[in-house]
Amino acid sequence: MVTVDAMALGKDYATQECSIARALEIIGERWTLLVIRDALYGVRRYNDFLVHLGIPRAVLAARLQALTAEGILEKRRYQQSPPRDEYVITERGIALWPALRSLGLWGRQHYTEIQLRYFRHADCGTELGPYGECPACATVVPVEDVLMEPGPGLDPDPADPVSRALLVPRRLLQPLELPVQPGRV
Amino acid sequence: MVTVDAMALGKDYATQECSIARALEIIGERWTLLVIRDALYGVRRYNDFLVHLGIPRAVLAARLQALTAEGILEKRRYQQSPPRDEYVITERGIALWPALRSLGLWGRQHYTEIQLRYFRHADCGTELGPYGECPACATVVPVEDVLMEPGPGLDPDPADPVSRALLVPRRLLQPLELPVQPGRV
DNA sequence: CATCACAGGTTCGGTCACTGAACCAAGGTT
DNA sequence: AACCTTGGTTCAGTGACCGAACCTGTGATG
Repeated sequence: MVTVDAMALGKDYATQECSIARALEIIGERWTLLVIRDALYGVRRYNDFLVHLGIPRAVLAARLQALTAEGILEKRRYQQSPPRDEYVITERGIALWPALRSLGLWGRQHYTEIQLRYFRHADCGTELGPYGECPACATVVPVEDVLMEPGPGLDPDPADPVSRALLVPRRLLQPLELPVQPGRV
Repeated sequence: MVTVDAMALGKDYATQECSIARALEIIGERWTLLVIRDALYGVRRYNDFLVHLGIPRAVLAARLQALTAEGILEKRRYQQSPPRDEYVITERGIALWPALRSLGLWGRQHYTEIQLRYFRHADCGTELGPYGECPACATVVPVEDVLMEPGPGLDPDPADPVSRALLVPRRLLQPLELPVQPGRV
């Protein structure tokens, strides 16, 4: 049992008067930003986060609860029987897209040889600029209009079903619908 | 003694094919982004990082070494006798400015009531837009032309000398020159 | 009805990173 | 000689993270 207090504290940077430090208190723990990334990609279910991230179950449960408490994810019942909840990213979480985009771009430019994913403006197909803008349309592209496509650096035949589902070009935020397991009718 | 191997591994997200995950393996550990933030603010010396961050000495030493190994900071001798080194941010580290800017903006909009710092285009005084651009000049402002000013939310009389020095409006990257200790001539 | 599968957790022991305090060392100053 | 400054290292204690096992509620299967 984790108390609300222990949750609220987390790892704080008490002496820092800085909005970066405030942000890091919320999303700076291990795995947290990857959970948010997956949520932007359309992942919503506990088990999908689990297999896609390879995160320990207890840590995932703690992160989902903390992010829900912070209003970054929203827990929502999507079926009554059996009762099942999904975690949907909120406006506050979506607002982290530019930061994730910047981080990813930095990682690619400095540490990734081959392009792993393309992010395009769904309306015109143009690849996004460094700030998430469309160079052709000269506008900031809303997150739901960002089209994610696999790049040449991505494993074309990954083991887990979530990675496979993310190989199909798709818009951000679009809920991930996993194909029904083989063996079922 | 920390081996180079243990350093290189750190906490990795082995299963993730993602440039965000690659980035987080480098800069995702506790304190790391705040060290880089301070380096962008012009902090260069071990002791200045120490007092400004309130970070344990061992952790600071490990972070400085890791960031130097990653080419984000550069260790440079600034005086021969006694031998003293400073840690200067490199191009690779400066390239993290947009990501830090985005994170800070998110933190301010969602968790900070009052503005703590202003970032302006030094040439014209206009406050930067969300992507580090100058709305007036319609250009992306180079980091060295960003002017940092204290906002109303900042403690006007902080205890540590580094925070005091950062209260003066100053450009990013400009080396922090601490006033000589009182009692010296 | 008993059993199994599945989603979504909780529990637990071991390990590893972070923490704060103490200690150390090279050089300079008084 | 004693002390100060800078930049560390060492060490014991704590807390976060880890993987594996277990649990629970519900529906499906035989």
